[in-house]
Amino acid sequence: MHAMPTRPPTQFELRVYRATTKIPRGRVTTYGLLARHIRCRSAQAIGQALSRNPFAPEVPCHRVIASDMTLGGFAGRSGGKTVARKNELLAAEGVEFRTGRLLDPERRLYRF
DNA sequence: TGGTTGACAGTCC
DNA sequence: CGGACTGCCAACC
Repeated sequence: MHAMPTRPPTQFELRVYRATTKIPRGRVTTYGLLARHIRCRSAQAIGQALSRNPFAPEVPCHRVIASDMTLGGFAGRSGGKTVARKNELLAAEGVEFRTGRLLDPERRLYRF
């Protein structure tokens, strides 16, 4: 494994990470809601920043899911084993998914 | 359900 | 600097 030379987080990424730390344990928010909170019009840009989160899981990017209540991506990918890991981290906080969807969104969704 | 279109940060010419 | 391209997305057909 060759560790590619990395890059320090940009100001934008730090803003995203700071907002992410505000999500309480046991709750989740969406890429879009997080974007709105920091006044960014691109939810995808949020996903990009989180995909490079060097502070996971201290900066709990696993608590950010898609607007359709599916898991979204994790660790730089959109599917497979990495997403299973995201699911685990959430399950450990009591956040559960059935058939790919968040259970009890009314209680679990954090709206800032 | 699925395709299209909008938005935008970061990367690489 | 400019433009093309990609990406843990999302609103709207």
